[in-house]
Amino acid sequence: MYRQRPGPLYQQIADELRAQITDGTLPPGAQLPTEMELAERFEVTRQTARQGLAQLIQQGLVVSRRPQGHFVRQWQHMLYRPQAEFMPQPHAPEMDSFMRAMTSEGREPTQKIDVAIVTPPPEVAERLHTPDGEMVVVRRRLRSLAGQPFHLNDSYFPRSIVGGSEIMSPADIGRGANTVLAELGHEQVRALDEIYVRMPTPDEVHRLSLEQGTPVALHIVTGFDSEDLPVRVVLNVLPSDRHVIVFERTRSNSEAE
Amino acid sequence: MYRQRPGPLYQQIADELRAQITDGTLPPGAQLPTEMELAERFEVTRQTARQGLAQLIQQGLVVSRRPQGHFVRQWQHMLYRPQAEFMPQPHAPEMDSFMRAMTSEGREPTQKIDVAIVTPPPEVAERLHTPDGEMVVVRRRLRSLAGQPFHLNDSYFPRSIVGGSEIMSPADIGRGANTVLAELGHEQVRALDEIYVRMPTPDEVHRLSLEQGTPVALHIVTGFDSEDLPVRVVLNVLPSDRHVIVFERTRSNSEAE
DNA sequence: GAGTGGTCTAGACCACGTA
DNA sequence: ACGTGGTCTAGACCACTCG
Repeated sequence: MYRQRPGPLYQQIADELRAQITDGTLPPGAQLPTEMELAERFEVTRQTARQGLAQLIQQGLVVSRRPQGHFVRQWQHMLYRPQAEFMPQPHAPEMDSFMRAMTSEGREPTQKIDVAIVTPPPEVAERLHTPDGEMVVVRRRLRSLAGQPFHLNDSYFPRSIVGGSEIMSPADIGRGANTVLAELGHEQVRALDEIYVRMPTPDEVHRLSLEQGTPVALHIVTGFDSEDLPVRVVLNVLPSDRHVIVFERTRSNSEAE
Repeated sequence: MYRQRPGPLYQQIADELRAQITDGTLPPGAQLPTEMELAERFEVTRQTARQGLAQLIQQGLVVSRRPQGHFVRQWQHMLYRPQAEFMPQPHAPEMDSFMRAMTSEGREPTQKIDVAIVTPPPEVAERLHTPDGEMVVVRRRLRSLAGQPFHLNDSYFPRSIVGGSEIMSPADIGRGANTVLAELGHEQVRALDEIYVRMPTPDEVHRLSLEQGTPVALHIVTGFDSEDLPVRVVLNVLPSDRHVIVFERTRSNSEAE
C-alpha cells in the first residue's frame, strides 16, 4: 500500500470540507456530514474523520453540538470603540458608555459588577507602578447582551486614590469611573492602548461561554493624570466572535514622527 | 454528593501540565515529558496523553518539535503602531515606516513586494466601493525580521487613481505610497481602522510560518481623501505571537460623544 | 430507543533529526 | 540506529437529546 502525495487522510477530509465552507456550498449554520458518514465516504475510521473535523473546529470554522452534529460556524461582530471609553463624560449619562452604546442600538445590556481589593496581576502592577506586595482596587464587570456573555472589563485603581470613594461600591457609576477619578483630583489626560491577541484561558472559556477555536483580544488601557501618573488600568477580554475593534484617525490626531 | 468530578483523563493531564506552566515549574522553553512518559505516569495510552498535549497546543501554551519533543512556548512581542503608518511623511525617508521603525531598533528588516491587478476580495471591494467585476491594484508585502516572516501587508488601490504610477512598480517606494497618492491628487485626511481577530487560514499558516495555536489580528485600514472617497484599503495580517498593537490617546484626539 | 458526538484502549507503521 | 512525535486502525463504552 503506497501513500498518496496529498498528505494525511484527515487533512484531505478537512481540506474538502473547508473548501465547501469557503465557497458557500456549506453556508453558515449548515450541518456537516456525521462522523460516520465522513468515515464511510473517505474509507477511513471514525477517529480519522474526527481528526479532520477537529482541525476545522480549531480553525474556528465549525462547531460541534452534541448530539445534533457539526455545523458551520456563524459570526456576529459588534463594534467596540476604544475611543468612546475615555475621559470624563461631557454630559451626565445614567449609564456608562457600554450600556449607552448598546441601548442605543436596541440591545438589552446587563452587567454584573463585583469590587475587590486584590494583589494585582503582574501586567497590572507593571503599568500602575504598584510596589511589591501592595494591593489595589478592582472593579470586575461581566457585560452581557440579551442574556449572553459579551466581554470582561476589569478596572484596577490604586487604593491610595480611590479608597473609600464611590468606585468601591459594586453598583453602576452613572457618571463614569473616570468622572469620579477627576473629582478625586486625578483627571486623565492621556491613555495608552495595547491590544494583545491570544487563545483564551479555561477560566475565560467558562465565564464567556466561548466556543472552541475562538481567540480573544486583550485590550489593556492605562490612563494617566495631568502629572503623568498611571491612575487606572483596564483589562478588557474581547471574544473574537463578537467584537471588531474600531477607531478613527484624522491628520490632527495622527502621531508626528 | 461526594461524587468527585475528575473529568476526562486527558483533561487531568492537560490541567496538571498547564498548572506547571503557569506557575513557572515549567518555564518558557522547557521541555515537557514525552508522550510515553505521560502515558505511563497517568496510566493511560499514548493516544490519551497526546489528547492532553493537543489541548495545550491549541491554547498556544506548548509547541511540538519533531522529533525533539514538546516545549513550553515563548513569545516575543514587537510594537505595532497603526498611528505611525499614516499620511504623507513630513521628512523624506529612504524606507517606509516599517523599515524605518525596525532598523531603528537594530533589527534586520526585509520585505518581498509583489504587485498585481486582481479582483478584490469582498472585504476590500466593500470598503473601496469597487463596482462588481472591476479590478484593483494590490501591492502585497511579506515583511520579515532577521529572516523570519513577520507579517503580511496588502495594500489595495483603485486602478483609476494609481494606474501607471509608481505604485504599480514592485519596488520600495521610499517616500511612501501615501505620498504618491497625495501627489496624484488624493491626499488622505482620514482613516478608519478595524481590527478583527481570528484563527489563520492554512495559506497564512504557510506564508507566515505560524505555530499551531497562534491566532492572528486582521487590521484593516481604509484611507479617505479630502472628498471622503476611499482611496486605499490595507489588509494587515498580524501573528499574535509577534505583535502587540499600540496606540495613544489624549483628550484632543478622543471622540466627542 | 436511536443516533449523535466524546472518550479510551491496544496495538501498528511511518517520518524525521540527532547521535 | 534510536527515540521522538505523526498517522491510522478496529474495536468499545458512555452521555446526551430527540422523537
